[in-house]
Amino acid sequence: MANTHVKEMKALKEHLGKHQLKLTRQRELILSAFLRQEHITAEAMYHQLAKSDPHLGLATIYRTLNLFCDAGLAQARHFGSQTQYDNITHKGHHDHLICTGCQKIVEFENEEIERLQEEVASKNKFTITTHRLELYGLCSRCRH
Amino acid sequence: MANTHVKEMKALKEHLGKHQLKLTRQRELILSAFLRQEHITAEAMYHQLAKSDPHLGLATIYRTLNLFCDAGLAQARHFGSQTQYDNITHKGHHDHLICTGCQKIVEFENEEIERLQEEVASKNKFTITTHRLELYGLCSRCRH
DNA sequence: ATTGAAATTGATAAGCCGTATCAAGATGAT
DNA sequence: ATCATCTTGATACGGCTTATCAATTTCAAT
Repeated sequence: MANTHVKEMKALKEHLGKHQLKLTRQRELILSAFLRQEHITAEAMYHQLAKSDPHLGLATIYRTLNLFCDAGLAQARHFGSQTQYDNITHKGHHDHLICTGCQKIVEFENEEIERLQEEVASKNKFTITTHRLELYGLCSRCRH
Repeated sequence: MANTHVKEMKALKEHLGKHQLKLTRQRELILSAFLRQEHITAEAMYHQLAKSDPHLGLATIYRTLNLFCDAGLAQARHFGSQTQYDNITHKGHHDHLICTGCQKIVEFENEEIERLQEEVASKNKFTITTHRLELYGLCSRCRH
């Protein structure tokens, strides 16, 4: 593992220590791969890691990603029929504008909306860890 | 079926007509039940309707709720291990604040956010038909 | 009203995703 | 280095949703 992601490694070790869990080669490997992504599914990571480590089991990936959730490094989010594990240490969230005609996806960010989301959350005494905003519609070409 | 929900019935018939689909007793029944809810799972509707119609199959409910999604009356949302079908005709769209600790869902509406969404869309020359906004986090109880 | 092609239904098998199980192996406190 | 404990990998299992298919229903054309 590169000496980037030192902070996250430290956070993981702290969690492991607190819960009498052990640091394994697999956990290091999966953490390293996970931190390079903004979000990933267990299956996708399985295939990705299979190249360098063909014997890494899918169950181990699921277990480890769930461990990262417990450790506060990841957050599970259900999307389609699968679970996306979001890297919550990753900055720069973006939202999506999706054309239901041609499936084109435009990414955008809007600070004002983010601010209002925080406002809604605090009004309800929630602490937001992540969010998802998707606007569905037709792009100019598909409207005609 | 009561003569409330006439508009939605009309929208469904229009969709059916366009796609060479047929209006059945089951579809009417399920539409009627669906429109009384803000959101519901297929399983929940199955049990609810079993009382008045014990032979209505679960597969039919899934198929019909997916049909409603195609017809623009419903929107599927994956939550936990199940799919929630949201009634998007229900007194305006509402968004969700979801506690990842206890699974509690708080619904909210925010005109200002909706307005900003329109703004983002028009900036990208999109016409929005629907949207989805989910804020994930911890409620006050689960934060501790 | 009857007919008949096409769609729909209900029952259930199958599929997919994620978790549980468990023997074999790895870890780390002593 | 030892050894209790945790972890892994392979796979069985379970929950949710979709696919399959024979029987039934719908609806447009008689």
